[in-house]
Amino acid sequence: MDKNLKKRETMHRLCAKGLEVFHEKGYYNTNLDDILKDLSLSKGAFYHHFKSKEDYFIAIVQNLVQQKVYALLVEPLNTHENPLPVILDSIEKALEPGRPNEIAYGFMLNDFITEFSKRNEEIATYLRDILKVWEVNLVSILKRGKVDGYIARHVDCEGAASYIIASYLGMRTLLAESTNRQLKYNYVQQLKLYFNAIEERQVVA
Amino acid sequence: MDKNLKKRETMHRLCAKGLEVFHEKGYYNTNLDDILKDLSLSKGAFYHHFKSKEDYFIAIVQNLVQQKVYALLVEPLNTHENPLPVILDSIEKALEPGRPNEIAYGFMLNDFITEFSKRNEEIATYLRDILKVWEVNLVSILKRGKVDGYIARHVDCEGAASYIIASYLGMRTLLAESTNRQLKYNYVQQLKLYFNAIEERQVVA
DNA sequence: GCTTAAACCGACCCGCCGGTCGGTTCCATT
DNA sequence: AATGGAACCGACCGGCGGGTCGGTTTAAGC
Repeated sequence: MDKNLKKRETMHRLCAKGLEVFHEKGYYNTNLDDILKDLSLSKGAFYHHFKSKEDYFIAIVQNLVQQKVYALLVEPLNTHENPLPVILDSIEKALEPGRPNEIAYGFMLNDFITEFSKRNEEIATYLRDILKVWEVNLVSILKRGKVDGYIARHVDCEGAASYIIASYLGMRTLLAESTNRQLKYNYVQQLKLYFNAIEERQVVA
Repeated sequence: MDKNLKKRETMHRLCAKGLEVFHEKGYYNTNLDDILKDLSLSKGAFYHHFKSKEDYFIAIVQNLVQQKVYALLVEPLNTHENPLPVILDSIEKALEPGRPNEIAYGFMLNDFITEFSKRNEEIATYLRDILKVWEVNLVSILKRGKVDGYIARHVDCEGAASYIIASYLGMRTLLAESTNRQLKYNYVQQLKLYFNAIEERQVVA
């Protein structure tokens, strides 16, 4: 059963490198040869494992992007603490690439969604669904925060969730290629100010 | 001098239609024939007026996009009133297409910058410069607001400006193709809450 | 060690689209 | 009416890149 291992190994290498290159240069601006050359693989090898470039990308999204976004931005919300610091912390961590040159997974969503919105509605939907999961989890933790007396009663949780997501996505356009640490820091500071505005003044001890 | 008029007329028609189609389908996903067919013009006519597709797009950006963004988001800031309502109002107006199906000019910046960041750094720079002008004007009106006692002293004006821009740009990704009126309304509401957080509590009468 | 199928190779195909170019039409000027 | 140049036409070119396909290598099973 060494063959089976080889297959998984090759597909994994393809996906990892694909994510890297697609993220760096965009999907439509990347040609398969660029990736295959890097991995010393041939067209034949590629089409043995994937039906098409599109199929390949969907596999990458489902196996890598989705998992990482959930791990960084959704799972941390599964707690009963004060929601606002939890959200802030998850976003801060998501913005901070752990190892040097690691990819900020949240950011690539903005790029890919923008790219596919005009080109391929099917893939755009896959990507938007990932955001949607983040959104419903944000809404639900915010609502619980209201019940628990952490968040002001007047706050519209759906509105707040989209607003948080929007600002997070928009940062990508501003950061662009420059890994501007200052900008990231500023963003988190302003988000804190916004959180001040929606938190319950008299915390129910 | 009828020839001169004809030239301007044709170039104007090309730019207007180009903006419409590029915005709808993206620059790289639009081929010139799509545009030329709509206008009943030929390749020859096009290359008589523009050096290249790229040259054409730059003309569109400078003649249409830049002008509109400045008119909607920069010029309104040139006032001595309380900055926060002024900013809010300009953004609200910019989000609201006047005539039905008119383009929200701010939004296209996010799309175009994302598209060109990975493909053509020269054009990306043109586009980012437009944002930059908005940013410096935001910073300056915020700083004046601080002096005039409208904005809390602790506020980082540069940070606030990028944060406002980020949230505005990020909305595009969420709105995508659906002209979701509710989402726009929610966004403005949350922006108001953020503005509450940065305004001076004791307004100097 | 032979068979068989999976894994892989790489030359080739072909549609798409930006750009070219030799020509035609229109119109201001004389 | 003749001229010349601007505006425009549209068939064609050529590179690029996704996808194909016949062939070769590798290794599991017997």
